[in-house]
Amino acid sequence: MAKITPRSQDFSEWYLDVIREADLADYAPVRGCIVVKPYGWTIYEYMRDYLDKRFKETGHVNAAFPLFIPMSFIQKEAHHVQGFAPELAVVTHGGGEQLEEPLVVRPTSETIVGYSYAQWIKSYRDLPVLINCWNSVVRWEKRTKPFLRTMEFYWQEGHTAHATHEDALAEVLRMLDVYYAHMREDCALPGFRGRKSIHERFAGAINTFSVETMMGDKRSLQSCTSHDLGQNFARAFEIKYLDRDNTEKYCWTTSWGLSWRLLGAVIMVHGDDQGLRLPPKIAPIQVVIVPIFKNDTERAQVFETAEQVSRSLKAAGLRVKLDDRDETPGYKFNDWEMRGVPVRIEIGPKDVANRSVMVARRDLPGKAGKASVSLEGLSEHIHALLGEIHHSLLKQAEDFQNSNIRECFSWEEVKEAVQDGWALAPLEDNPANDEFIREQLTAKTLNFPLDQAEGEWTCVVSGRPVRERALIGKSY
RNA sequence: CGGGGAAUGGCGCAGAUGGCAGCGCGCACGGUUUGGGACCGUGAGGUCCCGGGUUCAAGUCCCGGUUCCCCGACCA
Repeated sequence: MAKITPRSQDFSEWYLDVIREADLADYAPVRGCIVVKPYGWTIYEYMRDYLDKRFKETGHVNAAFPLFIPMSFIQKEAHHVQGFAPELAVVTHGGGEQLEEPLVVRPTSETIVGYSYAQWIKSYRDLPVLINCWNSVVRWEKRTKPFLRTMEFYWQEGHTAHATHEDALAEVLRMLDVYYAHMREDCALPGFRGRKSIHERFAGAINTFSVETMMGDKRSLQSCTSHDLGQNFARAFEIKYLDRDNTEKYCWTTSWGLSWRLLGAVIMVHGDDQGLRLPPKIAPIQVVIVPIFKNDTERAQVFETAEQVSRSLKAAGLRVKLDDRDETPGYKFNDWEMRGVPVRIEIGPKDVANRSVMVARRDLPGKAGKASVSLEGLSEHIHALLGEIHHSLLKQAEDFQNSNIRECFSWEEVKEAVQDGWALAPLEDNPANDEFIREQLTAKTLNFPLDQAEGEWTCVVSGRPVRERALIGKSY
């Protein structure tokens, strides 16, 4: 019997149980690191492939940069080194000898990319440079959790260089939208695009944007980031180009990243007491077929239909598994629900006789999600159903998110709202205010949503007049 | 890195006062079963987290360390 702690009882235990029982990942023998098992990695691969396609569609190409970065590179940008120093893994020895200059295991690649860009970019004709990298990075984290915060994590990091700040900023926002679309359309995850507060900015950026998503326990997960690096790294690494007017100018650079943390969001947003619920587009198995029979005669009949259904669904481009294991149907139902398979097809003697099958959808529990469907046009039906499940998951998540955010206009209201959700409140973007929020509420400024009504308010912390509101809540 | 909890078979756990390392699930084999986690029988599987110490004897007591979980500080 699988052991999944009820989500309402202990969210954290539930999360870890799901990861174990759904075969997503194991702990590694190294502190803070995980082994991603095939089922978990396959989900990540689908996420990666969808995202990669979107990068290509927006004109980006992939490349690879070294894992090792000379210590001096990290130190070239003042804020950057200050921000990352506490979490660097440093290689001091190689080949049995002490290194002359220590090498940092990349915590992110702005610096070593900057080095190359300085060589590659000579003229305005070389711009923009739009490159993405799929790699892993290492940050010496104090407190880790599978997928959400591991010492080594897989992600992509985009690095671009532009002639003007206007172009760079457009790129930063374009990629934020790419992430947003990926989350909604591929992962059925809602969220809020917004600008991070000055306090929460990436080390070395002049502006950071994020998508903040509400998890099932009402805490926020920063799902991705997109940074306007201004000319900070261009100056540090001499990334310059000769403009039309024959004068040398510094480039404007950007960087943006999304990690396997988003898989953690998929688990925490969609999962339920039965286990994982996967959005169809990233589900390794979209449809599982469970045959039901009492004897060899029935078995033969049922399998004939089941195999036929399997073939036709596969031909229709669906990822299908016919579960022919020697287990009871009930066991298989629970097993696949735990693994989050969006659609289950049950085929028994009655269905064979009726030339129909029972179709159960993972997003609706029990009988509510179960219906008899004719073999005629089954592929089309399932195809449409998967789309419906996607929208249903997105809607459930979005409704949950929206119903747990309160508009607040006073500190008292914020204080109360943050006990059990998020506050949307007028806030002055001042690190002192962020600090106050953290100390008083153990919550933080998530971001200043980009899509917000204009208005004039009074900051809930400082009391000064402000023109925008921030999302405030507890976060991962 | 501070405070709290934990570590015994793949998973979940039990092992007062030190005295043969156990249970449920899972796994293997055989049989009966199969429309919401079937059952019977047989069997395999253990450096009791690691290293020291006390003792005739340590899963159990003492010291040191590691890892995991929770709450903070720090972060994608």
